[in-house]
Amino acid sequence: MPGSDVYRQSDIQPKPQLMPCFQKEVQSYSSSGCIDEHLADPFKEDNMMNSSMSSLTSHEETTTKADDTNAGNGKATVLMSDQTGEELPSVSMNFFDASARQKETERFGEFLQCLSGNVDDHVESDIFGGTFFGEQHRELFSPQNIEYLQAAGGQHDKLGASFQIFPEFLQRDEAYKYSKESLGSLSKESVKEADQRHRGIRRHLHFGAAISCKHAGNGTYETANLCLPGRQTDFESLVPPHVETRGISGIWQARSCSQTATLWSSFSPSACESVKSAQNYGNRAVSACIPSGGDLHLNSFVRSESVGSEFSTSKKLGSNLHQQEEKLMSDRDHYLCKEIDGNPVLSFLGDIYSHLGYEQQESQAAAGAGSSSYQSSSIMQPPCDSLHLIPYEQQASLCKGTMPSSEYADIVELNQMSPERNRKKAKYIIKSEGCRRCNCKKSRCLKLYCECFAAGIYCLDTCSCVNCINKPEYEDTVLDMRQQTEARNPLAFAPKVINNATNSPANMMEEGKWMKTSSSRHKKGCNCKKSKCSKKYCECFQGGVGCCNGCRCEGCYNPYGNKTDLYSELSESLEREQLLSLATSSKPEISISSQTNYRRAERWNNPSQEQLDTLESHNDCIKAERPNQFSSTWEELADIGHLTPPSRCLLGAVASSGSLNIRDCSKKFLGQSQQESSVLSPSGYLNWHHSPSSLTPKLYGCEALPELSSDRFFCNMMEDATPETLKNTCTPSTEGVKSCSPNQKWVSPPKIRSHELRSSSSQGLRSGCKFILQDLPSFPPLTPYSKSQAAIHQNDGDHKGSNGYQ
DNA sequence: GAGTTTGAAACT
DNA sequence: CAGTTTCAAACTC
Repeated sequence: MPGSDVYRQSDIQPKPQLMPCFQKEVQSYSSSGCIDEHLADPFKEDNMMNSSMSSLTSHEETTTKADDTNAGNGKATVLMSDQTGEELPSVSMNFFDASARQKETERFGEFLQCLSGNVDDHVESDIFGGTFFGEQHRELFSPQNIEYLQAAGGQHDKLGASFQIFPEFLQRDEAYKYSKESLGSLSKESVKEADQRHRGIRRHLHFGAAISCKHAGNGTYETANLCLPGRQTDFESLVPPHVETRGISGIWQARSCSQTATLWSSFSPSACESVKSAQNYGNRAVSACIPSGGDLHLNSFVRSESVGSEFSTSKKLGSNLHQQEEKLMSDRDHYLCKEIDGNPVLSFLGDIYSHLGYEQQESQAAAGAGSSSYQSSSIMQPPCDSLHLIPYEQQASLCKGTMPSSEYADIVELNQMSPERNRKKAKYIIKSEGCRRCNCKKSRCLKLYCECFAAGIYCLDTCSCVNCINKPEYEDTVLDMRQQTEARNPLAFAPKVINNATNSPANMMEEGKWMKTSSSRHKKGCNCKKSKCSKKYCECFQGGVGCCNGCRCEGCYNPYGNKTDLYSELSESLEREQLLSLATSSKPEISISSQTNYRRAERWNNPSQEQLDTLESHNDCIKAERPNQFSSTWEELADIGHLTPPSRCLLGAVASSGSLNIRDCSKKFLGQSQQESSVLSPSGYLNWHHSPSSLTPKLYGCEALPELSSDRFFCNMMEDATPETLKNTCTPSTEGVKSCSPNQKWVSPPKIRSHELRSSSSQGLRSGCKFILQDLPSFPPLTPYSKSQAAIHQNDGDHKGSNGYQ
């Protein structure tokens, strides 16, 4: 089966993952996608990059090298590229010597402490690595370090092994310290070169994430190896080798795009702790990757796994290595749901695991609820607090509908962890809010009609679908159809409900419940005509969010919030502004949010009437725009601004523009901010780092950015970030509108070139304009398979006759 | 459980 | 891009 061999490369190996060096892996990974962007400049020989890349190399090669080394006896050796060939003292660490471990642990603790306390304000906005080290820690990448690492590579033939027991940064730290002892002064030339390499390293720090994406794009699974210390390779073992591609491919691939630490953290208290730890260690880049979306899309969910692994890595490395083994077991208990037939399974992989080839029937049946949990909670239903685990037997009863939903709404903590819990063959599966599965008759579960397909999961035997193709055995076909679907709509697999990032993940977690925020909105808006948005026909209602002006619904009575309320709010808001303006007609002291309106009004001879007109025109423009709203997929993104109710200042802007479409205004604004602050996720998907205070202050060094309500936030955005641009350009002129069209430069398709955005990311840091499109999916990378088309054709032939599938 | 309603998705 | 058709979930009886 395609992909199997690839996945095999990261087969679980209980021994420390060895890291082959010296390959010029860069090129091999730079054929496409985000990796390219990280290798855009000439420092491709970056040792660290090679190190990182090497972690992704084939297992065979790794094994071969491992065989040649002393890694097996617990002594790991730092190896770098063999560029110099000079004789240099070997760098080795005996990780299994107690005193040595203690020493290393202490040093590492200091290192981490240093990181956490001194990350400077020059943190880059790049995902992951770029933000990990502040300027003050560049010493870690000192020329000596780099030079040494470079030189040390010459020893590879003798040392013959590499280590990955510590994460990359620790390797650097170690190497640096060793280098300080081993090396004397260096020539300026070396320093200069090393500085360039430093840059390469920094880029490499992004690379970890980028690689994930890249490999996801290749449909490979090496990510499991990425940057994990040796013990962390245990994570790999959480998915048994036999998993192969049976049923997990698309989902599993998606996990690689490590963007959503939040999701990870939301699933496991320990993971939360890990996140905190990682952040405390200075990894503010983590924040950059943390969406605050309340919707659990499996793509994001799974995607976060690797992040979690890295977090856990940091966390664990911060602990005493003496206790590492125990701690690993302890931590692992957090991450593991249970063993299934002796195979440990990450709690969040339950659904994936459900598709395992062996005992598939049982697993799938068990996972039915888990999958539907994902469906119901991540797509439309209030998301499950986490993918909690319940015993298989109970799940079975759930799937049979014999258990009241209220019962499985809570975490089932049965069979509390016994000392041998990891050895027991208790069959735990993901808890679910229900076991609803699809019931497709004609779509063969290969279209978005199918909830399973839309959710990015395979159908299970618990589904009632007919002629289902959405099964692991039709993996290629499924992937192909996913590709087609994504081609039609890149957001097809995105969560339908998007949370405004105003609410930090922590804020959204309340007693383990994933809270939807008041600013959550349907990504596209509904189009209800008869249901009045008060039935589950309405996706907004179903998603538990209010309708916004992005919706084209009629007679909206969405109990979660309807457009009528929105317009009322706007009107009231404007009226308040009017009153305020009139009351302070000379030199009023008005709120910041009112200043724009006031400035506008000040120029008007008859401000009251003008503003009234403005309101009318505003409402007209909203009405007028409805039919076309969200007409294009990426326009949906552009309209995220609508997820936040337009505010007073927006009205002010509108007022200034006369007939300017409010949507265009927000687009313009977003366009501006997007240009400034968009950051590309490592996956190449766009992360809208318009995230407000929840994440940005830490990430971007924006001190004390106040927590803003959504409308206030939007208002402030209008005031603070774009006034000049917006005020000056937000005119009815076609040109102005065009310039901010989402179809123009600031809205890019998902696979945008990262460096283009990254180069301007620093500006974005200053913009303070933050929105996050939550959980942009890194859905299965949709690697084209030649077989796929043939498969689907074959399937067509197989099924057309029977069901007349179109 | 069958039939109807509904609106999203897909198609033209 | 708008109109139409298809589809499956939601709903009703």
